[in-house]
Amino acid sequence: MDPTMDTSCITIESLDDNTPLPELSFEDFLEPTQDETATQHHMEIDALDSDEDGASGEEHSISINESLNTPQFKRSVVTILEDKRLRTPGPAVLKSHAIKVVTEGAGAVAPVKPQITDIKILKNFKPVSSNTIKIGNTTVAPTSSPGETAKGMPLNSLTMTQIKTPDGKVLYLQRSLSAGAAAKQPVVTASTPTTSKAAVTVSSGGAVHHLVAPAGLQKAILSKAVNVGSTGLVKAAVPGKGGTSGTTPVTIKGITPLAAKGVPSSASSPTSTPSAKFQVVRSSDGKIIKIKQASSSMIINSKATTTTTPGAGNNAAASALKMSLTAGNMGLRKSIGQVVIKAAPPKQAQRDVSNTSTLNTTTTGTSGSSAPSGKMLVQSTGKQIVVSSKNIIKLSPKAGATSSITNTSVSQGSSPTKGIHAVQIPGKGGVVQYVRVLPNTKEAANSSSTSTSAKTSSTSKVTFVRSIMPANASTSSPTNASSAATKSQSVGNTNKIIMKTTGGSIVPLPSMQTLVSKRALGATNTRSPGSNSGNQESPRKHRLTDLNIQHLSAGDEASDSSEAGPETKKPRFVISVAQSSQQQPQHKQIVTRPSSIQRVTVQGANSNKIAPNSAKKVYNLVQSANGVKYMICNSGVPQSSTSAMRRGYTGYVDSKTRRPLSIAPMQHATNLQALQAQAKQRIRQQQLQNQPSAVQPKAAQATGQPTPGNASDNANPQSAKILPGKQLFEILKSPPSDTQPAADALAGMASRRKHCNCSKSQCLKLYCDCFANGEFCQDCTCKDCFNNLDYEVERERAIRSCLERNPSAFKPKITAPNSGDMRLHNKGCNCKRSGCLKNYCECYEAKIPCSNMCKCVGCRNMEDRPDMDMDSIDSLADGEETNKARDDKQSQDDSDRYLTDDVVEATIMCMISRIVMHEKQNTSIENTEREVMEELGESLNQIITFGKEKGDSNELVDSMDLVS
DNA sequence: GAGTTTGAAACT
DNA sequence: CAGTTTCAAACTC
Repeated sequence: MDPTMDTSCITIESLDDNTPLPELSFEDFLEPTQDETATQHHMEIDALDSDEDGASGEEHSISINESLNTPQFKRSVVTILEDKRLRTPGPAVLKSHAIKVVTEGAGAVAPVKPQITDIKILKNFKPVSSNTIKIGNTTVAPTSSPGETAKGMPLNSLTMTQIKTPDGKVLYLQRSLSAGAAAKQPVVTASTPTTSKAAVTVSSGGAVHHLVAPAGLQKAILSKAVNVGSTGLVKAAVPGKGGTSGTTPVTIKGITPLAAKGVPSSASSPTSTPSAKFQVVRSSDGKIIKIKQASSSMIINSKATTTTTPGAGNNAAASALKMSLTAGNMGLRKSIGQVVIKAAPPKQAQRDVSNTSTLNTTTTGTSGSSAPSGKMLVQSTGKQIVVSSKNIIKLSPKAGATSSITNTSVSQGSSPTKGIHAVQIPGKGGVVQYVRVLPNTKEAANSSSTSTSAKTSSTSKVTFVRSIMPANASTSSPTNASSAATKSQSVGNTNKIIMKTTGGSIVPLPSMQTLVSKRALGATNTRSPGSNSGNQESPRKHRLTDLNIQHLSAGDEASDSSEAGPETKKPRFVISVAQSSQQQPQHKQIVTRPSSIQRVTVQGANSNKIAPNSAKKVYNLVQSANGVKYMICNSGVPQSSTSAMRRGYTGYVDSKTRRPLSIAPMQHATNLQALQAQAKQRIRQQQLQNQPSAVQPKAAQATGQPTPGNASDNANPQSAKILPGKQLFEILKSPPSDTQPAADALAGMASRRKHCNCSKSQCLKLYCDCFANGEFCQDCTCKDCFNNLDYEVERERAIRSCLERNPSAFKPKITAPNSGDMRLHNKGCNCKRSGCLKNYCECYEAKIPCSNMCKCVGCRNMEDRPDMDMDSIDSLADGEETNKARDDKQSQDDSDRYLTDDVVEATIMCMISRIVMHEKQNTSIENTEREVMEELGESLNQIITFGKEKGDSNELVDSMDLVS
């Protein structure tokens, strides 16, 4: 509805998602034909300045402003590569104000071979208010700008502003008329009010580039590329960082590339003007950044003007893509490779119906090509991630206010054309997430409900997955809500990429085993339901963007495969996302995972309402082409508190039973009981129900239907027919309260519990828990940390070194030889003085009894007392002298203790692990289901066995019955 | 928070 | 492989 929305958003998309991008042909562009490169000049183009009409490509006086917005960028020249795609007749998608810049003049620039550079996304992105457009050194004032009009020349009935570059090239700025546009903030002073969008076209030598910058745009920064000011500014900026490094970023603010048909004129009519695509950007240093838009669009931050209600799809539509980043900028950093953004066929988009409509329109324009290889660009709060199609990225939006969700939906709707969906979460940062999904033909939109998107989907490739918050969305607008609800889950359908909100942690998984192997019965859920982890992850050292960037560079083309590194190297990407504040616990969104990806989402449902923190946890297991596996989880988990995962216990978390460490024990205890009870119920229900039917269909959830009762949701019989796989999936996930523990547990597995404090190892030795667990340090207090993406090389080297010393260095230390066996420390401990009753002992810490593998002296960590808490143990240690075989005493009071929520959680985790594995293997649903049940049976056997040993079997038996 | 203890990891 | 050193977490005060 609100046009404003549109304005706020900035997106750059290639109109044609489908059409394979001609790889950046930016040749023409700015190539620094040396002239330009040399330029440190700023060109200011004001209407006034430009005396001559550009039609012919006349030169205009150029004023140099270095000072203009980006002094630092002086050198960088902004070049706009030609968009070869322009020709694509696609209907102009962009409704938002667009600015087209047409460069004329020496059109014949020797085509330069574009270098591919990575794109880096900068965090801070401030919307630029100024109307002026700055390109590189050149600043262009909008013709419309009062008083300056003189230079504007009409092209194709469009008013053009001429800009003359120092080298004598003439640039024309043309405003296209966009119907909708009256952006809140007219971009460059749009001369014609009518056009909401000011389009600037730059054509050189007949090549036309269209950039659309909606007013009020925010900046997108492409390192080494071009910066476009939201207000129509295009500037080339040189990043402060690497001065020479060539990372001079160019930022483009608020520019949306239009897929132009080649002719600038097209801009005038939105429809006529195909959205220009931004294919290549060249930085002053002559590097070219390629953005493959084939289908994908680039989005450059948009501010979240979420205000629009989902209902108003129209407006949203108008603004093609809206990125609402409240504050954040998007920076594209290029590590090495190109950044390619592909759009995947849109399937989902459903979130906002209204949006969908818009989407459709846009998509239609873009429709056409299906991007074969997709790479995705994901943006979230200022962070962008590029992912090769192979990779999966999951964003779980932080639970933000529900409203945000709605907004997000809207944004998506608008953007759909581009295949990129933006989701904005009102929450703190007004995080916006963009997701583009490659078309995954295989999975049709699972989202049944999402039908709305269907149209678009055909063409659109981008899928936006919104995790978590489904419920909230509804809140914003009822209408939407329904759709949203359905959609939210649906989103997942074919998308390969899942995005999460910021705050994720990335964890490379050394191997699947990590997940699978870890069956920590004892896994504890550190968090109390009430307290979710929160969000705090944001502070993490590594940002998704960074991660993304690297991927891009490495993988851009083929795969993200990073170089060689050992497995570990590839892994990279576990992203844990913080929970969205708003999200509703209930929703479990599952996104259809690409074959390669497996994902489990768990949502803590308990507090159904808005627990701001209610975290939803999503766990994705991703396998790279190399076979490297990554686990991605949104960590809702409060890592900080969680108990220690000691080194070597990758993924295995058990903290609780032994010690309720950090977490407030009190709450924890209560919660545990409740959770336990819920878990039991769940199990019963599941069993009772036909498994197939019994399981709640995630689909349903996916569809967005929130389970009625959060807490209760155990079985939603509603859709009886869910794929078995899904059922299991959901079951595991969905149980609101129940799941939480599981989620926590998972989170614990996935996310590390503690933050290291390494000072001398640079976090590149196994001393470092983070490193040992295959994680990057985040939010740690370590010194001189190299365990991050900034030191990927060193890190890889260290990993290799560790693997050389011990090929199993990154494998879980604690595993169960057989599914039904007790977990054991593979290597055994070597304690001498602690009696294996302190956390110094790895066995003890993992809550497993010492085994014959251990070489400990004076061991007191007997099997019979795994449950004991430290206090008990300590007391025993004082007085006891038992030896490993001891037995004993249990009162029936303890009967429950064996089937604690931890145990339940662990069981669930194990089941989930099975699912994940099978998904990864593309195992049939039936098999998966069977495996899962087997897992359950095994777990129960263990529990029972243990209980029997203790003499307490009653409860266990009951549970068994249930299970059976 | 500083200092001590502990045992795994790393090194010889 | 054994012994020693290094390291960071666990623990104590």
